[in-house]
Amino acid sequence: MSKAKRLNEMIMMVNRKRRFTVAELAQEFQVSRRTILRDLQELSEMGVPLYSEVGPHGGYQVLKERILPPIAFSEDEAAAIFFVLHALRQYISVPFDAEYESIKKKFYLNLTGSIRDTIDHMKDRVDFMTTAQQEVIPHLKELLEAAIHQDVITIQYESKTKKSERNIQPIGIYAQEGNWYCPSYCFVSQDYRVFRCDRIKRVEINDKIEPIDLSHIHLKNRFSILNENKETYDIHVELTARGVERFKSVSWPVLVLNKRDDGTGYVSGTFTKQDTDFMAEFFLSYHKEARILKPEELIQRTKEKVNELLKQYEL
Amino acid sequence: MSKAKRLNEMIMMVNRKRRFTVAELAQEFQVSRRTILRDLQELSEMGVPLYSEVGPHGGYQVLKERILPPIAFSEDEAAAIFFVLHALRQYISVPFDAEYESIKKKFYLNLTGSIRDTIDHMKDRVDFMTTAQQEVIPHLKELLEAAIHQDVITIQYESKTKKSERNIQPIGIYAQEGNWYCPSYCFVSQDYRVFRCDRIKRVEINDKIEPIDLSHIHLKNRFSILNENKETYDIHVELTARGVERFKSVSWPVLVLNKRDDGTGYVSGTFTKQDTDFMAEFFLSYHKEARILKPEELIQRTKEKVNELLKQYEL
DNA sequence: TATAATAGTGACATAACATGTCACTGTTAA
DNA sequence: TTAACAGTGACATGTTATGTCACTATTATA
Repeated sequence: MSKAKRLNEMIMMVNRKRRFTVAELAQEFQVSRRTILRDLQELSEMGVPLYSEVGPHGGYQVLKERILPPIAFSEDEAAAIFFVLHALRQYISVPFDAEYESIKKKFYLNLTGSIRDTIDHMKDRVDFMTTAQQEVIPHLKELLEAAIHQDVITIQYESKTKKSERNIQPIGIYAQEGNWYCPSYCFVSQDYRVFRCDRIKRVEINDKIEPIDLSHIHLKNRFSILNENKETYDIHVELTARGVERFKSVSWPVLVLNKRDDGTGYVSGTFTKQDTDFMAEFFLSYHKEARILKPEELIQRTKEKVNELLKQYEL
Repeated sequence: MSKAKRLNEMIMMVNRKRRFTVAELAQEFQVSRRTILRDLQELSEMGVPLYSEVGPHGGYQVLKERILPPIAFSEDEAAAIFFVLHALRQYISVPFDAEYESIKKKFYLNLTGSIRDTIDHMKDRVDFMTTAQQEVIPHLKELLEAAIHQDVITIQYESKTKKSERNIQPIGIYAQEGNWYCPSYCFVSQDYRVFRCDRIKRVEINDKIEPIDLSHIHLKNRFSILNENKETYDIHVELTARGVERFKSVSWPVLVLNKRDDGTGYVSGTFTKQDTDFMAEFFLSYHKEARILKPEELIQRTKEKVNELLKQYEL
C-alpha cells in the first residue's frame, strides 16, 4: 500500500478507534513501529489532534475536533456548499457559526480566480426574504446533540410569564416561521412538550435521570403518537384555486391538501382542540379563498374573530 | 517542493489558467517536462478533467467541472455541511440536487463509526416545518448563473392568465414563503419585474442583446433604486407586544420594525401603491395585534376587506 | 511542403524519500 | 522491579520520483 493511502486509512482508523497503541497499528498496517511513529507525526502536522501517554495503559488518543481524510470537491460542489451555508444562515440562526467561518476559510485557500468571484457574487445574488431577526440561539447545538444522543438535559426555560427549570429529553429540533422549536419529553410534567429554543436560557446534561426510550419517536412520526390521548377535531376547509396555491407553501404534518382537477381543493385532517384559535386566525387570513365546513367549533371561533375585527375597524 | 505540494498547487494553477502548455508549467515549477507530464497524468487519474491537443496553439485545457485540491475538514465541519444541505433541501427546492448526492457520497466514504451515525440520526432529528411542496424548479440554477454572470436570457413565462416570451437580465434570486423569485430587468416592458421561478418554463442565453449595467444593483439595495419612480405611501402601523413578536419573523426590506421598551412597537417605511391589497390582507391577519394609523388608503382598503369577510361568514 | 510548436513514450541513471532494524532513552502503573 | 508503553538516532536497503535523452506523432502556418 502506498504511503498516501496508508495515511488516509490511518486517519479513518484512529478516528474510529479513539485509543490505540503504536504496536497495534504496526500490526494492522503490516509495517514497522518506526514507520507508524513517523506516520503519526505526519498526521499531527496535518492537523489530526493526537495525544500520547507512556506507560502501561498508555498509548495514543485522538482528541475532539477530529479531522477527516482530505476530500477533493468539484467547483460545483464547492459552490453548492457555499450556497446552502450562506442561504440557510440568512434564513435562520444555525448552530454552526464557527464551522461556517472555518469552512469558508478552507475553501478560499483552495479557490482561485473565476470560481472565487462566482462565490463572492453569489452572496449578493441570493436572498431569503422570510428571514427572522438574526438572533443567535445559544443552546441550539447542545439541544441537537442531546436529541441525537438521546441525553436527558436540565434546562432553564423563560416563557412570557414565568421562569422554570425542567428536566427534558429532546426528540429533535425544527424550524417554523423563523423560530426553532424543540419537542421533548418533559420529566416534570411527565408528558411531551414543545419548547421554543430561544427561550431556553441554560442547558446542562443531566446524567442522573435515566433516559426513556424514544427511539421509535422522531420528528416525522411524533404527531400521530403524541396526539393519541388528546381531544381532536376533524377538519374540512374548501379552498379556491388561489387558496390552493397559497396553502401549498404551508405544510403541517396533520393537515393534508387535496387538489381537484379544476385547481380548487380542500384541506382535511385533524387538529387538537387547543389549536382552534390558531386555525381560526389562519384560515381567516385566507379571506374568500378558504371556506370552513367542519368542525362547527372552528366556524364558531372564526365568527367571534370577525366580530373582534369589526369592533376594531368601527364599521 | 514536495511532490504532494506541487500537485496541489498545480491543481490550483491549471484551474486558474484554463489553458497552458507543458513547457510553461515545467518553467513555473522548476521541474522537467517529463515530470510535468507524469504529474498531469496523475491529476487526470485524480479526476481533474484535462484535455490536450498537439500542434502549434495546442496545449492543455481544463474542462468544466474542475476539481479543487483535497481539503481536510473536521468532523464538526462535515456535520455542519450535512446539516445545512439537508435542512435547506427540506425547506425549499435548491438548484444543487446532483451536487448534494455527490457531496454526500464523498463524505460517506471518509466517515466511519460514530460520526457517521451522528449524521444519519441528524436526518430524523432536524426538520423544517414551513416547507413548501417539494416541486423541483428546473431552471433555478441557470437563473442564478445568469444573475452572477450578468447574462441576458430569453425565458418563456407562464403566469396564471397567459404565456409570454421575454428577454430579461436577472438581478438575483430570492426565496419567500417557499417560492423562488427572480427580480430582473425586462427588455420587453423596459422596466424591472419580479418573476416567480416555477413559472419560468424555458431559459436560453441570449447573446444578441447587450446586457445593461446592473452592477450597482443587487438584492440588498434594489428596492430603493427600483421604487424611485413609483407612487408610494408612508406607512405607520402600531403593534402590540404580541404583534411585535409576530412581525419579527417577517422581514421586508422596505418596512422597518421599531420596538419600544414596553415590548410594543410600530412599523414604518414606504410601500408602493400596487401593494396596498397585500398590505391590507397582511395586517388584517394580525387582528387586534396591529392597528393601522397611516395611510388612509390602506385603512380604507382594510375596511373593505372586513366587509367582504362579513358577507362570507353571514353575521 | 518544410518547419516549428506542441503532446507523448520508453529506457536508464540518479537523486530523493520511505522503510526496516537495532540499540538505545525515558516514563509510569502495577 | 518489571513490563508496557512512547520516542530517537543512525544506518542500510528498498521504493519512488526525477531528469535526460532520443525518439514518435500531430498540426498550424509560413
